[in-house]
Amino acid sequence: MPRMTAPVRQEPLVMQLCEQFRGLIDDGTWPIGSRIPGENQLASELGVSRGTVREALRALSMAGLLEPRVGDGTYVRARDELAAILTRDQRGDDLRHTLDVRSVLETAAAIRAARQRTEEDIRDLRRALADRAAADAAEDVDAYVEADAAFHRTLMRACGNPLLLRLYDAVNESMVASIRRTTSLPEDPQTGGVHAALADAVEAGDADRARACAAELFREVEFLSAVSGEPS
Amino acid sequence: MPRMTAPVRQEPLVMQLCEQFRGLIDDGTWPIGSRIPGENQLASELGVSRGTVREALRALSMAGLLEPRVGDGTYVRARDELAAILTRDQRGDDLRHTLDVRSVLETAAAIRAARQRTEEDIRDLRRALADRAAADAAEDVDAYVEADAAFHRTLMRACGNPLLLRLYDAVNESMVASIRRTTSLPEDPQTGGVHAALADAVEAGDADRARACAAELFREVEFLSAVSGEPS
DNA sequence: TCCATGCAGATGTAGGACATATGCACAGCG
DNA sequence: CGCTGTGCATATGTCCTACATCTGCATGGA
Repeated sequence: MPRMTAPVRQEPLVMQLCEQFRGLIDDGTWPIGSRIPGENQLASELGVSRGTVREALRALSMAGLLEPRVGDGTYVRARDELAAILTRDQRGDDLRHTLDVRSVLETAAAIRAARQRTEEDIRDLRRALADRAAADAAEDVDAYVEADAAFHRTLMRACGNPLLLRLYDAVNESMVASIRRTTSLPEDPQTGGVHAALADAVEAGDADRARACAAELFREVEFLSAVSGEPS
Repeated sequence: MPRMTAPVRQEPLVMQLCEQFRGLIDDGTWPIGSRIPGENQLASELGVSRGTVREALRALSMAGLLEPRVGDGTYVRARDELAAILTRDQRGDDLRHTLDVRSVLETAAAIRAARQRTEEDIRDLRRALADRAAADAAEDVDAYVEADAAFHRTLMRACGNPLLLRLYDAVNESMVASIRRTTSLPEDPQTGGVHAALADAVEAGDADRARACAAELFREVEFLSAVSGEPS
């Protein structure tokens, strides 16, 4: 026996392409909303047939990450698979349910973050809080929404459960549009205070107070949503 | 202008095929583990080209619902997309995180179920509880696991938030294997009591007690998991 | 300035061909 | 009789070509 050939079970080309494309979407090389190169171009550049490229692109399209438009091209639609699925299956009055789930996840994260946050978590939390206040003062809606999202996501990261963070990202992304639409500045003065109190509770390791703050935060949000979003 | 042709924007064939195949998987026509008809057969029966069928099958494969095997055929792997994604991305020590998320979702559901359960929910809950006890008494592990799952799922359904139920199903299915593996009968006598107490609290509309029962339930589960699953 | 037209290029679909891997039946051997 | 190796039928994987259909955009005319 001269030499054993590699017994490796190499993944099909289509799967490799999928991974590669997914990576390009995830690292921002193909930003959300942008048009990716055409199928023929991708095929010739990658040295594979158009059919293979199409299968990979179709898979990502069905997953909700891409959106092909006949006669135009293929565009990037989302970065996270879970979010894409939730967005696609979203029905009419789901916004309240989505918000409810978000509050569940974030309240749970607040408790866990208070118990095991690191110094780095605290620092990130403080910075996001400062950015948030600055954007509020400047009445910069985009910056405010971004800083607010960063604050909440930092909290989710600090809870130490990656699955919880993943679900939160998915749920959150599926309602990001309505968040931006319903945001108006300046914010209720009390809201900023509750955010700060939540950060304090997490820093102090006070799980009960962290939970109470998170619940209070969402009681306000729910109230605002009920007032502005219920035409009946 | 004699007559306007239909201005409908009909979905691409591939998407239609995907929906159809997904339906066949979902309604059990293509059971989990079974081998579906070959690409050529599907193509000729459906009157489309093999490439089109392949794109649809590939999309479902990437979604985790199907698993193609070269030289053999294509097999059904899972029924739910979310579960497939979570299962696929699952890393080593995620079981604890998964269990943690499950407890979060179920505790939240217990609170909401206590507030707005219907008479039908109560009846289903009682029936699942009885099945559970009967299976425990008969030491029938399969029936016990099934009845226990039915009890918890009924609780999730009673909470009135379909998104919460959906996430629960996904998270739960991704750990169903380890559940069956670690289950042994007869159960801890206290566990059955807590289940009954949870049903009582929900029926009485006592959200606080329902939350406490759910938390207690998962404290036990977590303890058992920590004892049996931590070799270090 | 505005609109209709036509073109170039994109995705959608069809059909064929060959490569490669697997399951299984069958024949050959111990 | 049992085991094993071989070969065939068939499955998916990949490539190729061709054409249909749709869209964005430039171009040119009212």
